[in-house]
Amino acid sequence: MRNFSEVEKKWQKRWERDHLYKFDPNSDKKKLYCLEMFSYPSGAKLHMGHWYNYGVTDTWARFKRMSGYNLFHPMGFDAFGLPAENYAIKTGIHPAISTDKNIETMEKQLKGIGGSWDWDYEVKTCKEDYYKWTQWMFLKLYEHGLAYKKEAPVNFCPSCNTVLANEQVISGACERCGTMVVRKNMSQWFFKITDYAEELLNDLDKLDWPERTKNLQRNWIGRSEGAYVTFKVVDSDEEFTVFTTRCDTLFGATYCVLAPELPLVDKIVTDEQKSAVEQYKLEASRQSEIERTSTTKEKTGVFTGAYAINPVNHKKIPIWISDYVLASYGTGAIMAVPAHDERDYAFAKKFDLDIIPVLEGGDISKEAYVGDGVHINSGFLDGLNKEDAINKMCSYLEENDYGKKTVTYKLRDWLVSRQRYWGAPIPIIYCEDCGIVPVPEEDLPVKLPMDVEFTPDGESPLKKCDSFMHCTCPKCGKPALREADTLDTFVCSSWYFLRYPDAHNDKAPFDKGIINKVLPVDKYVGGIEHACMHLLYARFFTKALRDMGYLDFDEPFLSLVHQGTILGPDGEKMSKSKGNTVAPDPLVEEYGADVLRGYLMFGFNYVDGGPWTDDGIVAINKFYRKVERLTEALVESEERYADIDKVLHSSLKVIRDNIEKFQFNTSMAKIMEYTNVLVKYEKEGIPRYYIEQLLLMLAPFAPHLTEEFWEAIGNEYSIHNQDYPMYDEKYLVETEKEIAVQVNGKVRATIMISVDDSEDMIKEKAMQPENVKRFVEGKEIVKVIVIKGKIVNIVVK
RNA sequence: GCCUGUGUGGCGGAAUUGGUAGACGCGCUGGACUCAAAAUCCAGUGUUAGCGAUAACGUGUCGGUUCGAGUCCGACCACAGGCACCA
Repeated sequence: MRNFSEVEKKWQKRWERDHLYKFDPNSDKKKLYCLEMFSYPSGAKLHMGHWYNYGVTDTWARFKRMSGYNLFHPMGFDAFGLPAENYAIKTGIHPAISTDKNIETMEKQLKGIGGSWDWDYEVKTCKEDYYKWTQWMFLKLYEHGLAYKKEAPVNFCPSCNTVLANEQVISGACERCGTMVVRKNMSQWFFKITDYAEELLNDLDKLDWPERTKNLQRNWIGRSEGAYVTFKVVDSDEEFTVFTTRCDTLFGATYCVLAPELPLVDKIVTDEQKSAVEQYKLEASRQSEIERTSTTKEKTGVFTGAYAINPVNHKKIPIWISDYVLASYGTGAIMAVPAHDERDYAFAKKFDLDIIPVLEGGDISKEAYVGDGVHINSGFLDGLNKEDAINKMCSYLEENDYGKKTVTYKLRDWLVSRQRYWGAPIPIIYCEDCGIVPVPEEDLPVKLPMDVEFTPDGESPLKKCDSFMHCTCPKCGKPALREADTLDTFVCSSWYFLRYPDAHNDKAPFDKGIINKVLPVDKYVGGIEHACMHLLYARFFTKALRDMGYLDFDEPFLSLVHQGTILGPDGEKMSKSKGNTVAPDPLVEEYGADVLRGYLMFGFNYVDGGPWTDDGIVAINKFYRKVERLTEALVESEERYADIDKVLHSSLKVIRDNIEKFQFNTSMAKIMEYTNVLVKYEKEGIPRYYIEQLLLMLAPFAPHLTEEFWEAIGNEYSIHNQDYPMYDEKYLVETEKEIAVQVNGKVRATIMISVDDSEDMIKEKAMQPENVKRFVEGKEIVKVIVIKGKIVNIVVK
């Protein structure tokens, strides 16, 4: 019995020395880009989640490699980010130093998994040779009008001391630390992802992604079809536009509501209402986002004193302000149709505003009627259904210049400024005379200075670093100041998959020819938590770069898989505070990396995950010991056994199909079935061929051990350069088969049938078993259903 | 409130997409080997009844379609995740 753990170290060294998994960009084989989401080099070691992601995906990659693909399988580190900086604040250790150290540790651990990564393409986002090109990306987006700076109310995390993108705010709290975010007006850099909203939404249909994930993105993009309707303010030159999805209900619009922070409010408010409006605006601004958007909150609002003209019936309707209208969505103004909208209804009831039904149905004296119905009280729309009414109203609005059809999105532009140190500096210079000046490309990278103070006070440490801040304007040569903020780390990870194939290019972020050949990523595997962040940003980057002419494909990740979560033995999410974590390292030491990987594949449905059990890993250890034993039962014999052949080939078919679908548990089950057949011949000796087939089919699952056994039975290095075994159809055709006989849908017996049995013959056979006779006797046979090769059902009365 | 998932033995999980529910593994029971134990091997193992052949019941609940439903349809329950005054 070998020590698995030691065997593995031996082969890891050998593979590294020989560059066994070297990617050949000039190979004639079909390329396959398999990518796991790269990881953040935190101080903690690799956890079970990393193993589950990287170990299991590697088996898929190895299978494809043995199936004749030219595998591109790189690995790297998402190395900028807050934790390293927070660590520096606590310990004084510079992020550059702690990050390097962590990367070194993680590299060692990753190599301990025994993955088929080609480390020559490794990428570390915190290194100058990478972030130089991240800055280049910023410049290109700026050049093409996709990066802009604006003063806006932004989400600020008081604990992380930085602003956050919308996507990083999870129900009002910071995605990272859980602190409630506050609204702040700040001048910040944005990427215009909204320009791509429509394409980002539509192209989802083309992708082989989990439906769940596509839905999350669809939801996040939040497309809404409707119309703009413009209302004139009475006795004023002012007008305002509302967005509505139901312009057909315009005859029922009895008042309008503006978001309190809308500038228009100040222009139209009457003298009598001024103080009430000011008071309300103040109260609204004091509320947190959470309080304000609480659905249970009672409606509040104030009349502005001003009136608008309903463009369809020219009625004078009051203009109110209320915090239930959001400045950030649509136009920040709505027309209220209280008869058919619950919120408007509640508001109208509270403030005693008119409620006019324009759809038939419901009882509006009790509640808003939100169902469908034929139009009433609606002039030229009367009698029409919803669809026709919307179309007619849209035409009417457009003809009379009162409004037009439109589409809005919930998606906001991506805020990329961060008031932190450990990130890529934004390559912008502020000059008193020239204003915003982008750093010239040839001056990149804007280097992150090493000598800074890490004091968390809401301002970028860079701002206090004089040597960094002071520069000369590239345009006029006068003294100028640098942008002190750094880029959101999601910017770094939005293009790393493009850098991998050309990782050492120092003339450009990547060569167009090279990445057009290697990209898109064929299989991308990682957590679902990135659905509306990384996965959306990366798609945006790809499309933007395509439009700028730097690449020729539309989507970065053709096929996506999310691994599930490995929970603690108690069924709860693993966490240090709960004390239910299971560390991979001691298990690797005790059982070996292949055994751990094997359990992760066999014990769970990959996309579900589930609770860890120690017994499970013991089972895989037992199984691999059995394989080890069987290799010792090898005999040099040309003999073939029909029962082994049958299981071998039928198993291979299932194994191949299932690995393809990331169903590693059932694949392994089939390998076990094959192994169980071999065990029957252990005593008399197992012909070489059968042992070789076992090792080959197992090679992607247990790369080290199969390599060891492959050598031990006298074969040439390396098993991983062999072809994955193929099944032979001829063993799959069954001449005889056992099928079930049902009487009235209940199984009563089984019979053996032969492939050339006629239907009549099968019917006859089905009547033979005693137990079938018992249930048929004395009854009338209504019909007999024969499904060839599957089942016979005798229906009696 | 809305959207998306999930629900199968003591446990992890299978089920060719409408055709023998519970593959494979863990655990458990009995046996072989052993002075004994571990390891290994063999047999059994959904529940209930029966010595047994076998029968009844059984995939969250209730109903439906069908010769036949874990799978399809309708209503509901529970759990998980996402969105949430989005006009």
